[in-house]
Amino acid sequence: MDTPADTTPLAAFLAQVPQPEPGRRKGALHGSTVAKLRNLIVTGALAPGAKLNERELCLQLGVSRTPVREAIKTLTQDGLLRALPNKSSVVAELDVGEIEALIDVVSTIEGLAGELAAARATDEAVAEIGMLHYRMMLHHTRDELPGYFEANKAFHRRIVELSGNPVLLWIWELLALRVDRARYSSNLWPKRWKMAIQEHEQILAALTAGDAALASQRLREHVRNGLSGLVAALKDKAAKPDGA
Amino acid sequence: MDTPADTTPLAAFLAQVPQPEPGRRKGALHGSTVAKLRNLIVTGALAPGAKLNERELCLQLGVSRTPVREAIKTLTQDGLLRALPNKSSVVAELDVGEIEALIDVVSTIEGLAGELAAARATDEAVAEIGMLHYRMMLHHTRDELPGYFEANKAFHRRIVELSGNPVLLWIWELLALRVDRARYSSNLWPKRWKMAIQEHEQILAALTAGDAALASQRLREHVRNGLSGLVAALKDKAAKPDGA
DNA sequence: GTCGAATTTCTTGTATGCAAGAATTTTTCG
DNA sequence: CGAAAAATTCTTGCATACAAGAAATTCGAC
Repeated sequence: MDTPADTTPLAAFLAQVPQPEPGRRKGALHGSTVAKLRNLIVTGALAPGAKLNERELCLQLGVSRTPVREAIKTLTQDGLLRALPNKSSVVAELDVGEIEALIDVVSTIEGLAGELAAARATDEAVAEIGMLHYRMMLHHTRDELPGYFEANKAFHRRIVELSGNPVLLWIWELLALRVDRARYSSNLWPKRWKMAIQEHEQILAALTAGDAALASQRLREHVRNGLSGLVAALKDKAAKPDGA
Repeated sequence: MDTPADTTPLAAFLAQVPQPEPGRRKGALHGSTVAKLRNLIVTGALAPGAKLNERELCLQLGVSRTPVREAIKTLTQDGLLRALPNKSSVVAELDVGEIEALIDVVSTIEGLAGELAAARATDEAVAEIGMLHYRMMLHHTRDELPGYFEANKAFHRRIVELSGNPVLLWIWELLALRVDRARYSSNLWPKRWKMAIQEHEQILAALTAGDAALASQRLREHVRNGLSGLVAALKDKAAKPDGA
């Protein structure tokens, strides 16, 4: 009855870390600490609701409290942590309601990105995005989940970048953090992969044609489909706590 | 609730010197420091490009470096400051190109807010927003700029809140920071006031009717108009540095 | 034995100390 | 006198010390 998934959650990841890299330069601790802690949260190594003991994190990450506290503040602002006055910060619960809220916002943001990107798409830019698409397909055929994840994200990110709107990119990055967390949480639904790839092709076609309205609409729907599936998976998971 | 009598002699001695607000509680320094510093930046008291000396800010705000540094980090994340490694952070330049980028994003975000809000608008909620509208008109007739500002912002904010989407509200708050800064920078153009009030009335009507599409469109255009005017004013200001 | 209060321990919030890198000034050489 | 180099000063980045508040534990009363 014991879950075999309990083997290497936190300890394994942290085992790599405690030694601060020898050739370390001065201004690098804050950024790297944020990145490490963020990864712990996004990947779920630090479970939702978990209390963060600063001293413990100092030992585990091999730094003093100052960068740890800064990282906690940063991630709190990003919505990954919740701060309680004079008490330990906790990893934000990933509320299904909030992920549903994400659907409207992310689909709208990416829809706007698609609209702007289509209007600015050069052959070179489209080719680059196409490359990311095929990289994703490659990972799909090989059943390589992490690579698929990464390529998928890069595909979307590149479109937002192509929009040429730095504010849009900034917002998208913030939202992507939450989306990623939700993705990791629901062990994803490989059966959606094929559909996602088809939708990406459609998006690519709209970008190639420079059809802003179409690109916008297809991106909106693609995001909506993906996140809706995600929400469904999470609800399913909530209904029956132990899968299979 | 809290007794101002500090029994520890050392604490009492220290309490006299920098004069922190009398009823100071423990976890309040970070928040208030962020708020103060943010105000200095948004209102332009700290000019774009200005270098921030931490020690100086400590004296000015009456706190130690820790909360100041945290505030700097926070505001850097919000995009109000730029951090340079091992050098003083500087107040972010408010690039007109970036404000133009804001137009598309904010109008889209508020358009979405209007769409969702219209679908959820109760009589009570609409009445409350209407009240904010009339408060704004009142300030308009009295030529009270700060009050007008505040009421205008409250009007928009309430609509976003009414959307019932917490993610949307979060994003909106981030964007509003930059919009406010731009507004303060260009000493605004009171001749747009009348138009803004008319547009608010139209928006209010659409919300009252529960017409999501209309509310969305009107909010989008209202925001676009306002920010476009802002950009024009800033460009104008840039052209002739000392306005008569 | 259980509930509750007091004390101890632990944890966070804030201030300060110390070192590395940048800015500035002084000094020295052409 | 000018310019480059060296030393001084200043500023940030990180670590740590100390106090206020929360949690945990012990002790006592019923």
